[in-house]
Amino acid sequence: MAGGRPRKSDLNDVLDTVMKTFWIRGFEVTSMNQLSDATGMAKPGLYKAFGDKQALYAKALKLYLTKFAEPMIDDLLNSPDSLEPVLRRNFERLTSTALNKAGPKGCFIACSLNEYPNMPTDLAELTKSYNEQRIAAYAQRIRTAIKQGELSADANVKALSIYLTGQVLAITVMARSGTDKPSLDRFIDMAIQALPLVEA
Amino acid sequence: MAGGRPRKSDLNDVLDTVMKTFWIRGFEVTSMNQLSDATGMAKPGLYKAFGDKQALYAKALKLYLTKFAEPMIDDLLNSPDSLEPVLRRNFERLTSTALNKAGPKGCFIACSLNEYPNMPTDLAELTKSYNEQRIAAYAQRIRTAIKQGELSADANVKALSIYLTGQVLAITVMARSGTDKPSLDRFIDMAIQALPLVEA
DNA sequence: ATATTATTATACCAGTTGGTATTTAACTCT
DNA sequence: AGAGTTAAATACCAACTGGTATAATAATAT
Repeated sequence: MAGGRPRKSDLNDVLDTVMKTFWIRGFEVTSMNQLSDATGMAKPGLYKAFGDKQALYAKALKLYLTKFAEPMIDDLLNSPDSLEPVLRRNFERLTSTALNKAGPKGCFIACSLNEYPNMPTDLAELTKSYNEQRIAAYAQRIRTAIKQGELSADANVKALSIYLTGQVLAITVMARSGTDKPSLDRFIDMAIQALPLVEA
Repeated sequence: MAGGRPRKSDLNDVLDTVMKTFWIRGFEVTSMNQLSDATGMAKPGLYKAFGDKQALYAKALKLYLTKFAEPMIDDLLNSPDSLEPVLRRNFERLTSTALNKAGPKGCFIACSLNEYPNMPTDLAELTKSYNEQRIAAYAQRIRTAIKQGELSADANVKALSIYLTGQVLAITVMARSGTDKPSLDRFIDMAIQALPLVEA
């Protein structure tokens, strides 16, 4: 049937670059021209392939979800390790990004949540729903931990899950604003100490 | 000698409105035209009175410091109450803003820190230094608490002060993104539980 | 070869950005 | 009543914003 001029660049690579750019800079302050420069794909191509800026951002956020957030949630829910090391690993994935000098830092969903009041409502709600997915995942892991006797039986599941998500937000802001790795590590220690862990 | 046409609006009021606008929206996404509309002061007047956008933001941030941050620090350091109620009051000042539907939410310094990678270096460093002032204040209060036996003697002052500041960042992001007040209250409970408080 | 299809590159649109020059209005002092 | 001083209002600047129309290019199918 067809043919057509071949693509200059792989759309997956393009979206990956878009994701990183939005992740570093944010929705409003990243211009389509910057994305065009960063990806090497001319603006009309971006619009044709992904839709308008809002749709492009939604696709970038979705890519983050599948590429970063879901693997973290998967480890959280399915690792055989006990709660404490699982959470520590979870948080350390975020703090390790603090070392990538020029790259994106912390959690993209958290970065996006920071823009909540400035974003188109659709994107704000999308971001919030992704964040609530994470809260739900923490809640589920906490329930398991209670059943397995790792957490005290009267632990408040909802409060704990919001608490842990809050720590993700805090780590993200700190990492983005140049807090050094040792400080972040100590922060994780403190954050985990708050849990009503049952001594083994 | 002089005289001149009288000011239409009080500069303190203008700067107060500027502060709130930047606090709600942020540095990059707030335009000088918006500030002009919000304050009722024409753009050239803003430039004449406060300098360029960057200088205006610095003055707005400074106003937040004197009007909100320093009173909180003052209460933190000088209140006769013990550590736990002082900290609770400290955090609750932030969560109470979550109810102001249209107004600014959380801590302006925390909001500003979110923009760290997108800001002119000067403003980013200024914001960071204000945040470090808060860390130092927490550290001082923690040292006092240790001396007075409210906190266990082997508490890590630096880790705790960064931890508490992190909670401010978390509360700010959550309040800005529409987390309801009860959830924020439970978050505060959890955050305070993490402290190695000595039972009375 | 030619028609078809799809992607590229260039140029462009109206609206907005941070910032300013210019004119006009409102006050005080002599 | 001026003269001097300060602020206000309007209009403007080049650069950039999100988004698009147009034309050139590179492949395939007949």
